[in-house]
Amino acid sequence: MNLLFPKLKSIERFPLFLLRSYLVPANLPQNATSYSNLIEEFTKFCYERDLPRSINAMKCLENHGLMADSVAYSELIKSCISKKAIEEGKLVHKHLLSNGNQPKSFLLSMLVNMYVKFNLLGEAEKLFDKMPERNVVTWTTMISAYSNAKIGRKALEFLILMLRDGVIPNMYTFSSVLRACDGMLSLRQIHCGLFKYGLESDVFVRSALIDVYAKWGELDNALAVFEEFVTGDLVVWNSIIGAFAQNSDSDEALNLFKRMKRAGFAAEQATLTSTLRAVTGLSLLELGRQVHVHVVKYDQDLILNNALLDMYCKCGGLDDARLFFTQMKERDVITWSTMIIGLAQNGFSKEALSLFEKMKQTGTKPNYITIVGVLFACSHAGLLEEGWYYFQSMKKLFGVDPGREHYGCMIDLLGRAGKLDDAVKLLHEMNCEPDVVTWRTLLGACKIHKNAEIAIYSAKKILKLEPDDVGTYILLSNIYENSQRWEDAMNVRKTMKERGLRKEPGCSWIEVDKRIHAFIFRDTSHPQIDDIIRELNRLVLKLRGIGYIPETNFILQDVEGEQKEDSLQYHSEKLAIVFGLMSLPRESVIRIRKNLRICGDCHLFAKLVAKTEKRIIVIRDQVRYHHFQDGKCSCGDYW
DNA sequence: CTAGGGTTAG
Repeated sequence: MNLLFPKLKSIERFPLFLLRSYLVPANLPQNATSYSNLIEEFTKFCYERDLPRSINAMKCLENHGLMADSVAYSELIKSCISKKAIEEGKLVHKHLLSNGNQPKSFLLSMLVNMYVKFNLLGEAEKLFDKMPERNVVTWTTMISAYSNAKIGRKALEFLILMLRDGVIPNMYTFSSVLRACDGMLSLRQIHCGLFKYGLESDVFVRSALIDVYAKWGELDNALAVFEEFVTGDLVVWNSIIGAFAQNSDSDEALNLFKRMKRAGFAAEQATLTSTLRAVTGLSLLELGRQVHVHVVKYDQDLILNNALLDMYCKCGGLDDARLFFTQMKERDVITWSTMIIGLAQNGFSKEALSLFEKMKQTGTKPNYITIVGVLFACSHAGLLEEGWYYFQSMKKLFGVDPGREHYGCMIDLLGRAGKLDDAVKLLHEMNCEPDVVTWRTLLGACKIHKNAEIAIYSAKKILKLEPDDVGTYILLSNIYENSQRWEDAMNVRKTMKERGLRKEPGCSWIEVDKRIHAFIFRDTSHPQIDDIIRELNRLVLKLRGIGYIPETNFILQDVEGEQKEDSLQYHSEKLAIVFGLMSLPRESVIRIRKNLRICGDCHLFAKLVAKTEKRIIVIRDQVRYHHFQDGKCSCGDYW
């Protein structure tokens, strides 16, 4: 009887009752009383996702030249993928091709996908090339693989090959290939393709489109895609909110968040994470606390908790941040890095470094960004020796090559110590091209140590890279004027005029009673502006009594370029400080956020106010934090 | 069988 089936390679879809009656038990493995039982066993194990037993049974099948139904194999492949069982997956592949079998094409597609999930792109490609027929799923699997592996060129190439093959792309194809776009040209072409195939309203496609436009900084286009249809999908909302939050348009991100809630959607993890980022960008501590209430529901979400921790760090709520950090049940590199950087930026460098030691003890491996934070802490505290130690041994200790940001910290550290020549030397030794931020760091050191020559040198480099940087033009022209190089100064002003550049007005804001009060230089629209100015004048008079002299000559410091004493007096941060004094209870901290760098005079003013009025003032300017307390600032007068 | 959103940086 066994001879009836000697050449039978595949018994899929063969009625089992027939097998039962014809098969003769021979050489049977354990746990199976006949071939049919063996196949049934195998199938059962596959459906139960019992990987070890399935593989054993599969080996028995192979020994007997038998095959089961394709559906069983698809379950088996899924098991291998979910358990990341690479060796077992390869065995399944071998089994499916054993005895010259030609598996169903969907099984081959699944195998391709399996190799992709195992990060064995080469294997996937080999199998893909050998396939007798490729459908949209097979092509999409490969395209998605290349997109994920950030080999965008290959993904786009495969889309073209697929179209040439006459295969019609679907929404899966598009949402994969969109992420592979390498610029506006390919993105626009793909976007057109969406209309051609009538896929422009698919929510997966739309969220991918929004993300990609946002990635290339095209927020208008991202918003246009978003507004095209009324959105009933939370992920699309999350995409558009994230788009603005990640591109530092926090205002718009918060507006969209409000719109989403009004439209009746409940914020969940990704929504809240983006919203917190927007809140952080605007330094709105009280609003952040309100968001915290919603986060409690997802207190096991690490990403969200990290965003919340960062919010407390960057909004001046450092005590809240410390408390929250100690209470966190789970911490990853980002958690530690966020806290280290938060401490360092707020002027607690020693604490940041000891936290770094603690982090190493817990076995969390520091990454590139952690070390930026550590070096930043060193530079902030003037720890020249420690900084050099970490900088020189980071490769050996943590396996991280020093990058632009690490050099930046070291240039800052040397610059702060007055070793400007060493800083320049290090800048030229960098293993990568210095960027604007690197040059600005050097320029910052020049401002403190009043080195006009290197300042001009770095300013020119900055303007070459960023020809619209108003602050640097003004600074450069001020330096020239101060050195009586009138013609050079005039040329700088002329260039500015030609480029149509105007100084961005200084703007400071403060949260009082859940409202944000913004003060813009020379703007008098605040309802209490008269009271504020009266109080400010009174305060200046009082401070003059104890020796305050408005500093009018910040040639190298005042990037706003205001030289006159009366203009200085009404800088936006001064108005915000006075308003804070007037409207916040005595015990509360005055937290202010400014769009530009704080000027030297306002810095001095804040220190003295903190002393005479016995208040803590925290000002976060464009890049740095200033905690004013008892006549001193956490930045140590270096910024 | 193939596709979507979130966290740390000088």
